[in-house]
Amino acid sequence: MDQRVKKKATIYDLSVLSGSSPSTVSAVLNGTWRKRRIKESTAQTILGLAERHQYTTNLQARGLRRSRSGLVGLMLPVHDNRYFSSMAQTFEGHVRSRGQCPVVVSASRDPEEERRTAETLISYSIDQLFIVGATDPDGVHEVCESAGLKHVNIDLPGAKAHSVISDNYEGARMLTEAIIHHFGNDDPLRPDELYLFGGRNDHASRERIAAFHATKKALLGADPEDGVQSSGYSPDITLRAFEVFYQRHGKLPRALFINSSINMEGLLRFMAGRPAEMFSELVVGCYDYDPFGSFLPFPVIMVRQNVEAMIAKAFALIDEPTTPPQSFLITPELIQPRSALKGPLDTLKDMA
Amino acid sequence: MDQRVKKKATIYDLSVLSGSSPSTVSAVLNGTWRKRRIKESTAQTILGLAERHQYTTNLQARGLRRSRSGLVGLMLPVHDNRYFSSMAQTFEGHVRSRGQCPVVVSASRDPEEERRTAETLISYSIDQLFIVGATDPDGVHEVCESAGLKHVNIDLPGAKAHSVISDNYEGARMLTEAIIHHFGNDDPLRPDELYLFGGRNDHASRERIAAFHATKKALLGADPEDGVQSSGYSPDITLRAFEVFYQRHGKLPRALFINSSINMEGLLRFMAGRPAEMFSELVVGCYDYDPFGSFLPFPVIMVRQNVEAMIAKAFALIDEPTTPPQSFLITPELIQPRSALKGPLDTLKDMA
DNA sequence: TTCGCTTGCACAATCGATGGTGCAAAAACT
DNA sequence: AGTTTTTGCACCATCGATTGTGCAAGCGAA
Repeated sequence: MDQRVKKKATIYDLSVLSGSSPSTVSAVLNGTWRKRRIKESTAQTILGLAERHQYTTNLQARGLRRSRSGLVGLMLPVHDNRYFSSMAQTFEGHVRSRGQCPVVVSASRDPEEERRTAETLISYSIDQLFIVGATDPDGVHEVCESAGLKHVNIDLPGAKAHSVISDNYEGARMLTEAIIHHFGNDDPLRPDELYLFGGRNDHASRERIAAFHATKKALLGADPEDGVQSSGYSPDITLRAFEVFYQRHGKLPRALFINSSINMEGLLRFMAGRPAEMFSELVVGCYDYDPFGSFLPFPVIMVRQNVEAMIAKAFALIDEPTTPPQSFLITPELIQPRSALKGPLDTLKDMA
Repeated sequence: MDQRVKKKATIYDLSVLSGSSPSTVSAVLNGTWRKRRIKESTAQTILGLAERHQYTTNLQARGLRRSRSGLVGLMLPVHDNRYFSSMAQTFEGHVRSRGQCPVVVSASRDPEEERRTAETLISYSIDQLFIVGATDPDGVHEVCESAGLKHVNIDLPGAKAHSVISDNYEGARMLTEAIIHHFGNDDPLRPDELYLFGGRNDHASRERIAAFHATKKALLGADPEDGVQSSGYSPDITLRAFEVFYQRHGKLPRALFINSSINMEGLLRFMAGRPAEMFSELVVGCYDYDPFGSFLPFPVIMVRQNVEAMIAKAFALIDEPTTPPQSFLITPELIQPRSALKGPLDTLKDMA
């Protein structure tokens, strides 16, 4: 009657109340009761009691017995970023629609942490793991593999499991081209006026840098050696790279290829405190899309990865039989300056 | 020997291998072995075996037995937003440092979904729940309460559990004041030139709107009735609000108070496709901080909620004995235009 | 009446870890 | 040597749900 302080009801409680055995109660509550030839009326009685006593399944117990949990994991490098958080948002929608429970965690781009995180999730018997932007996908793979856990790589490819990745080469090619074409013919960009900032030694960066070099060479005829300033995935390191560059050259390049929105924040930090006019002639290409970034006071051409397509493909792959691991390229989209695109939030209902 | 295909080792396996009983193995592995007076050498043997066989605790089994799981929940309205995703990032840090596992989920600002989500998490015996920006905090409270789950509200207050909220009144007062003061004395703002867009009928919006009205009246002497355009938490509804306004008045107001970065995206959508000059005189105050938003081509004064302080306070509160529920105000910070602040990501290590 | 089939459900083992309790063997003490 | 104390560990019930199996009652047919 009064469930104010009471502990949660179990199938045993309902068993006593209904006069049926625990196994019958269990069958009724998990929907397998027809298969077990339970009488309709018995089922109704039990369902009624369950309702009245606010029964909810103890999912840890179920998980223990079934050795899976209904949890689906998403491992991100970080949360605090439009790209990854929109992954999380999209992922959640997919998982929910399958009646499972999403678990989103971040692993800070640290191989050790990635491994540990995967292990923790495995200890909870998660059913599947989506690995986004892992620094060491194959390390995580080992962990998953030896636990028999299905997993997919997203954004950075692993050698040992299916991967869904953005077509970084093509994206960077389009972006570099767009930057160069943004300058008219009367005052065309020179090879030494376009620099790339950000990135480190991961697959995505390498592809992008390769495309950057190739496209520069193709369109501008030359490509000086020092055109790339690796600065990891850290705003502050990128900031320092800009400061160093500025000190050396007395100015910024006319055009920048910036490897990600995180590096772009490094540019913002450089801008802070310096006069806006210093940046009025700047043209930037950024390999990431952020709606606010798109409206900065100078032209920012962005690349939007197709998050929806990537997640959808990842879900399609993870259920597939284990064919040899393959990489699937998803072509990103070039976004012109001053574009405000819809995101996963737009599917949510809201009132005025 | 070969653990390629093998199922995970359990304490029973180690029990056989070591010649000790399962309970001894358990005690050794969970660290209670000194209390149970297990010989040092026995412990070492077992730990060695555990290492060799890559033993990891089945946390579902442990959770079932202990009726808690080591999971700590964070329920967000949405992921895809700097404010909430930086909450997630900060929250993760705290939970990790306590040796527990963070579970971040979103509930789409839907009371029904919020309730269901809480129930699901409870079914996994999570240890604590942090409820951020819930539409119906008290509904979620009921659910938690009847399961004996510790919980705290963040960002939107509930009547029945402790709450940590931003001081919305003070924040909006500061912001409104800053907007007004941004205009010099030679061409001061008139009362009918400052509008508020966004927000709906929740505690935060009400406070902000109240402060907006009061501050306008105090500083500008008057405050026309129609100065507030509620448009929920949706970019598109906000966009429509701007379109309607523009159609009616033939222009935008000189100054805007925008209720959140999500509404700000509505402004971006309005800007897209219209000439940049249309916005060159605009002054905007936005109740949220986004680094890119801070560098738009017009002055954007922002309010940064003190996420770190809020989360820290929430953790402090959740462990406390159940005193009568209280609300704790955390004062937000006014951010001048063109500021690129550090965030939770800056604590992560990264290389160059 | 008897055999055989269906219906409807109960029984009991199991998933893996935990922790209270009990009890031999070793050590310490008289 | 006999008694008490300490050490070191095993035993077993338990957490809540799942699921393979078994079996009695009911029913129809022969």
